[in-house]
Amino acid sequence: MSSDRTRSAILAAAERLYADRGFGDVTLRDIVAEANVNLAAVNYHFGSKDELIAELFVTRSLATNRERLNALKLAEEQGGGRAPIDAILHALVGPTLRGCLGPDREGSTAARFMIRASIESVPPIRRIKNREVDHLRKFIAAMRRSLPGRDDAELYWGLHFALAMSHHTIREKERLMKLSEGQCDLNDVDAIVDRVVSVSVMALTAGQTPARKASVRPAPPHGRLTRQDL
Amino acid sequence: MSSDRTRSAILAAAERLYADRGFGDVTLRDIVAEANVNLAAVNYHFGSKDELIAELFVTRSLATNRERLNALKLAEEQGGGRAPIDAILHALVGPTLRGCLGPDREGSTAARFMIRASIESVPPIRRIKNREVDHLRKFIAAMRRSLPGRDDAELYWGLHFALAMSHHTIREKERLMKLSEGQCDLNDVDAIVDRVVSVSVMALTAGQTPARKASVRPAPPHGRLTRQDL
DNA sequence: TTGCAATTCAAACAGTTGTATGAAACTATC
DNA sequence: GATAGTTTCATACAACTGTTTGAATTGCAA
Repeated sequence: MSSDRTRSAILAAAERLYADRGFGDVTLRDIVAEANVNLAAVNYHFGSKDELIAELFVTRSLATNRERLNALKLAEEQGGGRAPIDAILHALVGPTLRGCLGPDREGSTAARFMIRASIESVPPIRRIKNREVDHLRKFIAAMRRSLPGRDDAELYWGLHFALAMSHHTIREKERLMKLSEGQCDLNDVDAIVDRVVSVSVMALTAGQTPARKASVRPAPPHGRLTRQDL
Repeated sequence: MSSDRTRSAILAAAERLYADRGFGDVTLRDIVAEANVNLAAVNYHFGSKDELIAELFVTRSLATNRERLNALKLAEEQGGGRAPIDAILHALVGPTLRGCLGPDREGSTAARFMIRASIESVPPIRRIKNREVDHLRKFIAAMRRSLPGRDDAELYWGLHFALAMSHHTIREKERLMKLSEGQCDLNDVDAIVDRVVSVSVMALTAGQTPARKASVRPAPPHGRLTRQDL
């Protein structure tokens, strides 16, 4: 069908333009010009501008969520149903950070689009993000299995802070580079992931006795950086 | 002058409407209707819509920055020119968190406006935020004095994460409450500040030997919560 | 009171936006 | 090759936006 060509041309052009210039000042006319299609094609294929944006965002975030859950599942299988806390946090923040940062991703339209979506927060995207709670609950459940002694509130705060650090790093990437005058290496994504995870683990395990801590979080797997390695 | 009455009526109405409904769907006509003034008054008194928004935001964030610097100065004076790291972080995140969260602030227009400004990120506000770097450098300098052994990059990351946690808590307050089903107490602002500070301190002092750690951060002042207290 | 400046006002302007329309072009099936 | 269904197209629409204009009004000083 020729219809698919138009549809995907619109999607590609829209993602590119939104990534470059933000949602605020990209109009449907900009998009159809970039895609070399007719203005009416957007409403024909997507119904409305908001539904176009929603489709773009859903596609990308479904991919991230899938990646997250796969990593979580793998970690739990390896741990016999009880994944180490740092592996859980890795599964949570790794895909997002790897998707949005890193030198090779500099030219990636998808990555820059997701950064925009994280910064600007336009209505159709906000609506989708609000449904993300169920997804996060799966990580809370895994954390509960991993740290059975902790209060639930502590787990929520730990997950909250992990997301805070990763999202804020994506969102304020430029400012951190400017502030630190290049001393913070924003290209070494693995190091950033490890850093976020290790701080989150500290937040989650603070106040536990070392003995208990050791029993709950037996050993750092996959050679990930932990507090002792810093 | 009657001109001041109009000016401040516009400011008050704008802040209220932006706080309630966001920048996205509040027009100048909404504002002048709420303020009971003529449409042209906005451009007469402020020049443009963006300058109105900028004035609102500058006023509020200048107040926060003043509060921050006062707290920092006080902490450094008390420490003889070298403030304890947790006092520095308190000075950094305390004013923002106290300004935007808390039960008594629920009805505060200013607080809700600043939350909006944190969530939506509209051009005039973004421009102002980008000039905030100089302000943050003062905190980096204080942190360098407080933790003379640490790499600068570590200090930048620590400050970055502290801001990440406080801003994300403000921004995602509702979602955290929904996710945790009320188990995270978003009304106890002091506890939140302490929590953010203590995690930031852990991030900044991780990897240091306990001996060194103790010498650098001698004692928890003002009865603030530290890691051991959690 | 007179005069002058500052302020307010109703009205219009100029531009942009997302969406709808109905005819035209295309595609595939019979 | 006629037909039915899908897709494209140029164009118009209707609404809304921030801003400007020029006259009316107000407040204050001389």
